[in-house]
Amino acid sequence: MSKVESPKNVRNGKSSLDDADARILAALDADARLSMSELARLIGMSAPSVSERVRRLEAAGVIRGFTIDLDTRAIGYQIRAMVRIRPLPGKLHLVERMIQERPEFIECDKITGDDPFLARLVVRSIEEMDDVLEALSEHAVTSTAVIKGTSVKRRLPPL
Amino acid sequence: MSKVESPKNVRNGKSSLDDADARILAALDADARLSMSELARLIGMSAPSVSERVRRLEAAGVIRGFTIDLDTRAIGYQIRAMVRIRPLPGKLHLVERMIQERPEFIECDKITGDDPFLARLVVRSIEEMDDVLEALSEHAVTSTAVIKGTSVKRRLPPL
DNA sequence: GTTGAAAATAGCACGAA
DNA sequence: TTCGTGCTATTTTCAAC
Repeated sequence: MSKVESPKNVRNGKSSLDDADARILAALDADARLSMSELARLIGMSAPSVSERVRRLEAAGVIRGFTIDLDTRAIGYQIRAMVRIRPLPGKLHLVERMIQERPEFIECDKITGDDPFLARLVVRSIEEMDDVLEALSEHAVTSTAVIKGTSVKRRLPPL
Repeated sequence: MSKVESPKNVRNGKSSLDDADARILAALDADARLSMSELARLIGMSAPSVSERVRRLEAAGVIRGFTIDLDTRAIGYQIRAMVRIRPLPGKLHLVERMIQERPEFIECDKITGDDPFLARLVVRSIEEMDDVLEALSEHAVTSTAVIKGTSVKRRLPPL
C-alpha cells in the first residue's frame, strides 16, 4: 500500500515547519537569547540539531532577525500614538520620506483605504507630538489616536 | 565652582541611559543574539561590564525581553491587515476577549477616538480574513485596511 | 540527528581607578 | 560606583558516525 505522508511538513505552502521548528520559534519568541543547549533541552533534541534548525529558519527567511522588546516609556517616550496619514495630492512620496526621516515614527505600514499610511509614533511630551504632526500638516492630513493600553501584546500567530 | 553635571545621565526623567547603554541597545536591537564578548568589542568595554549593563537594563524594564522578528508570510500568513474595531454598546469587554482569543490578531492596542481597538491581523487567505471579521460582526463594527507594504520597519526611537 | 573534543564564551570573585 | 582581570563552568562549533 502507498505511504501516506505525515502532516509534519505540509502545514503551509511555503517553508514547511514541523513541530520541532514550531516549538523552536515559540521558545525563541519568548526568549531569543536562550542558549542553543538550553533550547535543545526544551525541544528534546541535541544542541547541534537545534542550532542547525535555527540556522535554516534564518536562511529561509522565517526568522528575519533577533531583536529586543524595548519599553519606550522607560526611556522617556511617555506617549505612544497611532497616526493615520493622508498626503495631499502629489505629496505621497514626500510625505513618506518625511515619515521615514522622523525617528519618532518607529513603524509605518502602507495600507489600503483613504489613508495610505498608518504609523506608530512615540514622543516624550504633547509638545513633541505637536511638533511632529505640525511638520506634516503642510503636506498631509493626519488622524491621531493616542494609545491608552494594550489588549494583545505582540505574539506569534498559530504555527 | 560647582560641578556641572555631564549630559550622560540626564537625558530623560526615568532610567538615565548613557552613551554606552544607548549603543548597547542599538546593537542588541540589530542582533539580540550577539554574545556579550562580541557586544563588548563593539562597545569598547570589557565583557563583564557590558553584561552587567544589559542585566541592569533588563532589571530597569528598559529591555522587556529578547525576541525574534518573524516573517509571517514565510509561514503561510500571506495577508496582513490593520483592523479598527468598534464594539457595539455594552460589548466592549466581550469584544476585547474575542480579539485576545483569536490568535490571528497578533497585536492590539487600546486607543482614543471612535474605535477603541486597533489590531494587527494576519491570515492565510481572504476566506480566513472573512471568518475572523465575520465572527466579530455580531458584536462590533470593523474597518479593515490591508497592509500593502512597509515604509518604516520597527526601529528604536532616538536614544 | 547524535556524540565527543577543541575553541569560544559566560559568570563569578576580586582588585583598581 | 563602575570597570577590568583571571578563573572555572558552560556553551558553541566541527568532525565523524
